[in-house]
Amino acid sequence: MPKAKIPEAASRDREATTQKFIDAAARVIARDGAAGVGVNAIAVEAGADKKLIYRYFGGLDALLEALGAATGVWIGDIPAPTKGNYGQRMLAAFTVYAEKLRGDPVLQKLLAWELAGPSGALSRIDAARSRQMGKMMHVIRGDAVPPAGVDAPAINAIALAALNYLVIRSATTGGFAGMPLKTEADWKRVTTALESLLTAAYEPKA
Amino acid sequence: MPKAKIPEAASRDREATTQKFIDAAARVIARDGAAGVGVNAIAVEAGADKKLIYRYFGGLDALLEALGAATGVWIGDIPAPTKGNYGQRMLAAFTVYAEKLRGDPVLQKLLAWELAGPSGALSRIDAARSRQMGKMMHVIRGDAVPPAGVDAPAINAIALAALNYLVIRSATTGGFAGMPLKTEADWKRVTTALESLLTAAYEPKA
DNA sequence: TCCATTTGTCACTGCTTGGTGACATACTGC
DNA sequence: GCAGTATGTCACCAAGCAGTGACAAATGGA
Repeated sequence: MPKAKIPEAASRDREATTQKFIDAAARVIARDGAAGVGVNAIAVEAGADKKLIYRYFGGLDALLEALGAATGVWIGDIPAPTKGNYGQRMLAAFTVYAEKLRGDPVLQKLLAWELAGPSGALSRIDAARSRQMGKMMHVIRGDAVPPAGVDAPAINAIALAALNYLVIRSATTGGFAGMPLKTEADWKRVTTALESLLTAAYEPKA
Repeated sequence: MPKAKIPEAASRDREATTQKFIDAAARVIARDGAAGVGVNAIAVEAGADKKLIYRYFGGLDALLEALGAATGVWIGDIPAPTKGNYGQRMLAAFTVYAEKLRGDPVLQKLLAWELAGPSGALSRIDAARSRQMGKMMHVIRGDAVPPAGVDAPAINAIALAALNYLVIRSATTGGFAGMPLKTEADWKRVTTALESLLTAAYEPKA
């Protein structure tokens, strides 16, 4: 009769273990939301000892920071359109952004988490994401310029804010303000409405 | 020498005590955010015994539900405009809504909290708020109708979503996507941009 | 006046949490 | 071979948590 306790070899590979923690953190967040996050839960999910979180990352904050750094919409994810005027390029980028965000539950949770309050590690990640977003806008914009008299930063902020909020609500409530947000058709309505808003706002003055 | 321990009479008034708990919960949420919420913290803040939370409310969830029911933007808070077309009325209502939301940190925290995930009590409150919002839209709308071919629910959802998100971000980050959201002038930019978006989208087709 | 009920207080349990020290085991250079 | 170090395991601590039972004090009705 062999021993019942099988230590299962225990990979003994620092790099792989750190990655296991990051993946586990993502799973925990995706499953239990921000509330369930903690060293104990993540260690159990990773199948490793929580002590290693402190040894390899320095603490939970740094682990979450690593997760945040690996999660997001980055330059390259969104192909920079080279055709069309300013409004059309922005709209194209926003559509792709919404698509990607909609398929990434972990990113959604992180986004929602950041809204709950400034929590050390997350806010640094958020700052990084903000900078990245700014760069992206710059790349997407290219040589196109918004029509005169239009407050492009404000309008873009409104569009992105609406997308962020609606995607999160879609995941939690499945709708917002009487607008259902479940099916693909629902989202088609949203993007169509956004398109009509942006094209109207960004069309050159007659 | 009188006793150092002054029991301070202890009001012995159930109604007043329950109210003390609700107020204390609001203060805790406003101060520490969702993370700091708990029976112990609220009881200390209220200056009453946590046991009474269980006796009078049945538990923390019910207390938060009572708080949520008392916190929100309700019919009557927003004067129903009687002039103007559909788009103008909506815009007027949204502006008032944003103003009120911006001045209510507790409501902001509850809003952000609801985004973090379905958490029992809060979600029921959220449902109530949703219904209320629908009613409000109906009252505001009055006899005005949106122009044909315009998906009003989608557009209104986008506008409200953007406002919710930007107000929350204003409180936590002080800005979003390169758009500062601190001063009154910043918000003027937002409302102006929203106005241009909505009037363009809702103006009758030529 | 006496008794039942309500309101408030306190001490306590059992549990989970973040965090650490002590140890076992495997790897690596000499 | 041997020593030193990196990796992983475990037991444990102090602190905070939600929740409860037992009790004291005030209230109000008979």
